[in-house]
Amino acid sequence: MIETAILGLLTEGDAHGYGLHRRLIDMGFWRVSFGSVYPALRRLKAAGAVEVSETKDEKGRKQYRLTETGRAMLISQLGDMDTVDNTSGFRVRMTFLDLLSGQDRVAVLAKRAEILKDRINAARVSVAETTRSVYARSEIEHRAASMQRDVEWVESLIMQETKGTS
Amino acid sequence: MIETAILGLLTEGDAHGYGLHRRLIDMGFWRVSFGSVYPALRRLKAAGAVEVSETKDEKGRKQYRLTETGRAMLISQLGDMDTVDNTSGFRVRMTFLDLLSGQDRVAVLAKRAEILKDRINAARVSVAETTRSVYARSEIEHRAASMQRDVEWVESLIMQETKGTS
DNA sequence: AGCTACTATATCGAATCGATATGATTGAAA
DNA sequence: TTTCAATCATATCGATTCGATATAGTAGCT
Repeated sequence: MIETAILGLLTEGDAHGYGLHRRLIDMGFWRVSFGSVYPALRRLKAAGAVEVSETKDEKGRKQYRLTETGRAMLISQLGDMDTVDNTSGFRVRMTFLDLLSGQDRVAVLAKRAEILKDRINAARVSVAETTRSVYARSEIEHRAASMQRDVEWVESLIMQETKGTS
Repeated sequence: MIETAILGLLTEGDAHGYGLHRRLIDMGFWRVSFGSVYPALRRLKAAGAVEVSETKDEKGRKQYRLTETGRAMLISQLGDMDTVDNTSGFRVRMTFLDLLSGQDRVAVLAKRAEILKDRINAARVSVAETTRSVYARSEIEHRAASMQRDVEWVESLIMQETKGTS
């Protein structure tokens, strides 16, 4: 998932490790550490998804550039249905959703809505069983309500996407 | 954080590893694996927070029991202000918030509200800078709105807690 | 009897975290 | 003008966690 995020950011231009880390933090996806960023860049390089510029920039920093292989990997990861659960991962996906075709976008969004609905149902069962405390119950109820709004948001995006199409 | 969750569940009665894993999954805190649960139980045992019953249960399973040390550790972890960020961690905290005193509860909730407000501001900056796509913008706006409702929820809990107290 | 599903404990390699080391640059106060 | 803290930048360390898998017993069905 960190790979997806890095590849996504590199579609906006070349960057170096520290800068990518800062952007990942700023975007608030999740708390990423350098211990994830640098090994991830090494893996991406080994996989041919990114290249390091021979000529370093004016400050002597390594610049990473997205390759065509890397772009193809990104598109494939953004459309992968097996990883649509995972909250942070979905945020990354949404950020770079414009790189997918309209069809794939709708498929991803629909899958997300489905997963959220399952979780809402699980929460409903959970709240019925919970006798722990008002806090425990309140937390589950609040979370269920929050996920319900997520579903509505995702479905509104699907509507926007499909209106105008046969 | 997995330690906190396990200790919390053990306040409700003795349990074995597999059962704890199942309950953690059911509660929907986050996706926990056996590779976290069993090592965590070993650490808790080494720290004296849990005991393994000498006499296994009717099915021959290891039963873990919370010790007084463990209960004290749990209370301390639930009240620790340095770990109030982290979404999953906060859910665990809310579930077992009844174990804290009224004062500590309010302190934890207030800290959470503060952290969420900071994140909302960061999201506002982020959405102003984002030109990526409608999806990227929509995601940030939706997240900010979601966190705003989280703040309102947390503040309503603080109100309930403080009303009636001088 | 055979089979599928579930219960239960546990470990493996890879990924990730949080902290830290190192050094260079920058900017502002002493 | 030096010095001192903060930030930039790359990188690694040990510990933790993940996802997958191994192993084996039990349940219930057909």
